Amino acid sequence: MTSRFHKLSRSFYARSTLEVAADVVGKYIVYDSPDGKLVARIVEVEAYVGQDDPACHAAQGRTRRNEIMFGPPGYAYVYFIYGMYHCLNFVTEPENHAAALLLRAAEPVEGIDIMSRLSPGKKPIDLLSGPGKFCRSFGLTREQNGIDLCGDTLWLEDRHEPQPEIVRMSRIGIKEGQDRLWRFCDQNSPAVAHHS
DNA sequence: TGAATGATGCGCT
DNA sequence: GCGCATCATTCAT
Repeated sequence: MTSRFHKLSRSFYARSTLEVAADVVGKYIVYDSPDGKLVARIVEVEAYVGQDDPACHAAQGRTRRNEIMFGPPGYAYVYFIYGMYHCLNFVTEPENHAAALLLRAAEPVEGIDIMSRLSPGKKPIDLLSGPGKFCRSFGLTREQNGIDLCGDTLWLEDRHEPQPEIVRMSRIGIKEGQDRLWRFCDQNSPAVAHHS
C-alpha cells in the first residue's frame, strides 16, 4: 500500500514566509535520529522575514551564523541561544531572501520514550512546548544546522488532516517588531503558550 | 497565577 | 563586554 503521508517538497518552502507559516501548522516533523524515529505535530511557529524585520537574525546582513538563511529554501537553521538552548528554523523564500520560520511548539506523536530520556521528568505534552524544549527533546544542536529538509534525515510531512483553527499573535521574546502578528498557533493545542 | 531572576556561552560591536 | 527568537525556579499576591 502507498503511504498516506507526503513529504513536503522544496516548493512548499519557496513561498512567502507568512503563507508557509499558515500552512505549516498542523503538519508533522519527522527526525530519523541516532536514537530512533521521532515524530511530532507542529502547533506553533513564528515568522522572521528578511532585512526589514528588526527581530530577524538577518536584519544586520549576512554573518557566519545566519548564512543558511540566505541560501535556498527547505533547509534547517539551528542556532545556540542563552548559553544553553538551541532553536530550530525552516528556511523559506527564494535564495538571497533571508527568511525562516522558528518552530516554537509541537505535540509528541512517536518516540516519546526517546524524547523523555533527553528531557527527564516531563509530562509528554511539555516535552516540545517551547523552542528550546523542542530541540532538547529532539536532540538537535548546531550539528544539524544546514540539514536539507527534502532529504532523508529531518523532514516535514502532510498527513492530510483537516486544517487546524489558526490564531495569529505577537511574537515572543523580542524587543522590536512586536507590532507584527507573525506567531501562528493551533488555537486548540494544549502545547501552545496561551500568552498574549 | 504572575512577575522577577539566574543560569550560561556564543556572536558580534 | 553586552545582549540574546529560553527555561526553571523563586517569591509575591
